[in-house]
Amino acid sequence: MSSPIRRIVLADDHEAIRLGVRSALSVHPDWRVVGEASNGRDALELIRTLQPDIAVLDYSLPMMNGLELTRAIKKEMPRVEILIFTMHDREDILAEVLMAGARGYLLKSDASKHLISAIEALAVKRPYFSGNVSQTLLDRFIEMASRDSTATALTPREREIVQLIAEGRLNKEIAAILDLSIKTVETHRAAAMHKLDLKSSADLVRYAVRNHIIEP
Amino acid sequence: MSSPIRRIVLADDHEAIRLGVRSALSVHPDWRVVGEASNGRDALELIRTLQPDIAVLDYSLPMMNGLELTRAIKKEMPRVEILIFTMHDREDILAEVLMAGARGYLLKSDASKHLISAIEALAVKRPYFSGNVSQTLLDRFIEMASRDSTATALTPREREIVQLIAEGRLNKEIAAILDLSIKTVETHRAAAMHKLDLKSSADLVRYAVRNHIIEP
DNA sequence: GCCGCTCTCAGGGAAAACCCTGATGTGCCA
DNA sequence: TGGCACATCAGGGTTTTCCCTGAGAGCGGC
Repeated sequence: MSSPIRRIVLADDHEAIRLGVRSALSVHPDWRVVGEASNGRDALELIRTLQPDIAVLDYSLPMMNGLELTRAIKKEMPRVEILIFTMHDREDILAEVLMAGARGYLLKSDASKHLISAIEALAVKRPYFSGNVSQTLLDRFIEMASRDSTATALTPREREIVQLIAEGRLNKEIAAILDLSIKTVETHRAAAMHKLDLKSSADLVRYAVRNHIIEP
Repeated sequence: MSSPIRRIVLADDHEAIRLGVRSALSVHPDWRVVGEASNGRDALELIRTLQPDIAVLDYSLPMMNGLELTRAIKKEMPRVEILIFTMHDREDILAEVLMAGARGYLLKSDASKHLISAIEALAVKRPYFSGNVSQTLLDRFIEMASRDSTATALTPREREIVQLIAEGRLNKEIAAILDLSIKTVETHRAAAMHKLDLKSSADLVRYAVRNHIIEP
């Protein structure tokens, strides 16, 4: 009983992580790590060129994060199976990436124990989740998240303004940067804070940090 | 020309990283990874027991971070050479760990290229720094950092108030919580922001997150 | 005992954020 | 073609922050 060759691309900004994954995967005779990238943009290019079976993507990639990258890959090449490899054990991220089309979610802390199982699952088009994240949770998440995704999601303009606020800009500065009236900036700010149920600008900054809109 | 055996302990909360480091070190015949820990407390215990020549420590360890761990190790066992292994390319962290007694500072992104050189350097009691961090910088940092370590450090009261601000409290609320006048709160806030050269409360929140005064 | 640091508080004014309502234009899509 | 989400802007008022100076009390070190 022989399994077909699986071609794998890795994307992670830390060499040490790629080294670890590569060495863990080397135990399997039919798996080939055919390419590595350290940022999302390169990863997309590489995947276009190599057309691998499986892509193992860090969530927090530079240039283009794992989420955006997943969307881009699934849009162009739905055949490619995606395993998100992250240190964040977070439901919001999980929901996002699953809705974007990833079929696996592996915590870095579980890597050496479950990386092999995760790749095996993806190779036969089955989902795989780290630890306590089960299939039933998956269904609930997708349902929940799609139900109120528009309710909680910021519009692009709101997101842009949230970012500038979190970077410490004044409404006046933001108005100048985006060539808007201060009143407009205030409106977007208020709308965003209301949507997200944030009570202070400090809350807003922490939200921006948590959701990788800015770096702390 | 034979070099003596070097006994090494690794501490990192990610298995994937430990795996990577271990495999990178395995190329050297005289190096033995004699122990691994995934948190600071276990690491200290392990180092007490094993008395290795070199400890490779992640900066962001659970239980006891790389900085505290370095201080503890150097206090009890100054003979143990310490390499801080981190993904943060940050001067403040560098200064802290060097003052605590670490002799090496290696970025995870440089791991596969320079890990060997770093261990070699530490084995002969020479400092090692990733990338652009040189010996001259080291001297400047230690001098600088020790010169104005009290100047940039917040007083306990200032720190307490910074925390409350970063948690999204209004001056009025803080005054109520700490049973102070609003004016006093304003004074501490202004003093802290001036000391840290922060220009907006958003900067202050990001500072608090970066320095683990609050969680994002 | 004096010096320096910390913590406390105040006045007063300028600037900014916050909060509310209301309104217009644009583009999408059922 | 009417509804709907989105983006834009305004008036007008309240609250809060920001910024400055000044000052007294306590406390530990030299």
